Amino acid sequence: MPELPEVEVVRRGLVSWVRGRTITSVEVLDPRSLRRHALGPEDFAGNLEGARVLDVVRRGKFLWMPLADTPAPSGNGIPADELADQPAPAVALMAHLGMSGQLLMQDPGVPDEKHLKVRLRLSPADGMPGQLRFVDQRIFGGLFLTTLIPTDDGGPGGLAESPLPLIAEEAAHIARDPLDPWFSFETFYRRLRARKTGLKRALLDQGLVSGIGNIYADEALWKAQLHFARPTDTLRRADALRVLDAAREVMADALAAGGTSFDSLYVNVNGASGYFDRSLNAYGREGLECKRCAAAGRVSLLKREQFMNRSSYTCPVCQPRPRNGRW
DNA sequence: AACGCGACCTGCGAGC
DNA sequence: TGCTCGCAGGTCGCGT
Repeated sequence: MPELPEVEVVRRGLVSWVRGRTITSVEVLDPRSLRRHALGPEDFAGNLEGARVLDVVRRGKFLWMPLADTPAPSGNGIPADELADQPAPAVALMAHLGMSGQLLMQDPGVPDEKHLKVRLRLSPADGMPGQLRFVDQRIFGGLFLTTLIPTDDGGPGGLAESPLPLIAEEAAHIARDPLDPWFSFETFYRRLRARKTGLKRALLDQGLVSGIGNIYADEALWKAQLHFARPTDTLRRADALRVLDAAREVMADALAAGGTSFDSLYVNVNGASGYFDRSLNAYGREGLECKRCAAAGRVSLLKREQFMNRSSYTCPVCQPRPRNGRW
């Protein structure tokens, strides 16, 4: 489940099921899902078994679970003496869902999913499923252990139940997302103007603003009536604010709808799909009428074009292609 | 710094 | 029926 709203749906589900529970055993069915854990599956499992999940934190599309009681807090190749100076909790289980990753809570009796990659058994809890499963068809996502380091702005590392000014090391290069109260539009706008690139590329750059992927980039651009190739270095403040607000609104609406899913690949921790796909105005609507144009009494059909080697959907009438760098 | 491209993967539907 | 092709919500790292 890739973009911010889908990942947040997973985070919220996860919090209610795993917070405070202990990981009793780890089963790695496909080591490729641990590609980013440099020390390998044995180290991964050895460090997780016996650990207690303190929280579930999200920044952009990254999710992590700060841990207590890790038997040998080695992190991901970080020497133990370096960790000794860190405030506890210093170790976290990191997850990125990539294109097709799922985190599912399941009872032990439920047959393994076809693409089950990692199984975490959890300490028993009343009425709660006993397993947290990582399922991933395309294996672009993965799990790994990481260390927590202080944030550079003193704010919380991400959205959490008990926010701490710590961030998973591998997520530290990611900017805050538009739904984060600590997100700074001023910083975003200053850095945006300093770039010489197309607006959509900037929106997809997780180092500039995180959480936005191909769907919500197109939706935000449609809503703000801006073209994906609009140069960033001449973008007016009002335009930047409009597209950022649009991204915020569309992602908040998607979150309220449980996320966007076109198929069973994108589900919450209980396996249920969101329904925001019915509210999409641009993404996937090639050849269909632009709803805004229709409301204004004119007919315009959305078109699909390649941009950055992926599909982009625009209305040729209300999102005109820039001509000379200003428009 | 920016950009294009390939790599990493599996599966689905369309078209022949 | 089976084959190939293009496509899919993401990120990383390499060249130029």
